[in-house]
Amino acid sequence: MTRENKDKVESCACNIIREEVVTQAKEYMPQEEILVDLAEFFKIFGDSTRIKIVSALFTSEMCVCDIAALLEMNQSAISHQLRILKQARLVKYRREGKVVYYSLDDEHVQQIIECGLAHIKHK
Amino acid sequence: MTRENKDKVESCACNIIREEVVTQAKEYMPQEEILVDLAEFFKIFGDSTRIKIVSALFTSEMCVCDIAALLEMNQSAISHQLRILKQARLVKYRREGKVVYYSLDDEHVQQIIECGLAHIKHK
DNA sequence: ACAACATATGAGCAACTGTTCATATAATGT
DNA sequence: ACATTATATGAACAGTTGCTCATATGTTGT
Repeated sequence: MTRENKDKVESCACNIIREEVVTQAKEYMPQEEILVDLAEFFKIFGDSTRIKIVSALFTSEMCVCDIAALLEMNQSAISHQLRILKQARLVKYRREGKVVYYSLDDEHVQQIIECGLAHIKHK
Repeated sequence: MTRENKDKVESCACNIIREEVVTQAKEYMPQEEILVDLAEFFKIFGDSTRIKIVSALFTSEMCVCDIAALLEMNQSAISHQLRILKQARLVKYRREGKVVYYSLDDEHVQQIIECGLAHIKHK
């Protein structure tokens, strides 16, 4: 028995098997907050409605009604999702009278989508 | 009034404002199934525990216990998440006696994480 | 001021998700 | 065979999510 129980982390019932690997990983990992933000960011893309909206906006800016028609969903659902995309700063909007046009607001979005597509098509 | 009601899509109460934009987007968008798969793929990264696991595995392969200790979570939670990552083919494992070592199983993972990090740090 | 229309938003609900707990499975050493 | 240890897994539960419905807000034309 090479390790005492006092060394194990409270919330895990197991003993650490290779401590140097754990401490090394702890050192090199981005800090907690960044990883939480990162998950929060990917969560935005983790819904097919939002992916479709973003995907549609690659072609052109569009108003809420047009997106709703395109995706065959009701206006309210689209509006709710656009709010989430707006809060995440992935889309921006401009008002023209009664109509609100949405468009992409991030140079990384296309890159990330394509990155994801590369994975999908590969496996 | 330029458009008849019969042209509007059933599930949207609004009229289509710019039909050519809608049909063009419909044409250029990846097909439904691919976008659904893509959302499914990003959903995997949309959880901080899974992001942390993946991030930890960048440094080295690790066993379940070590990951649990590193993240200060219990073994069961990690095991459940590893199953999801395994099913998504993002991690692979090898058994060595009682211990199961997990490691990354996709060349795109690092690229996607870094893509996300670029966005996080920029805004 | 009012009707018409595009969009936004709160409440409610059904479905989904992530964790915990208890327990099962698998491998090892005695 | 049995105890020990590492991992996996099913059930249960709380929290979250995405949609719908009803309604509010904002803009335009009359």
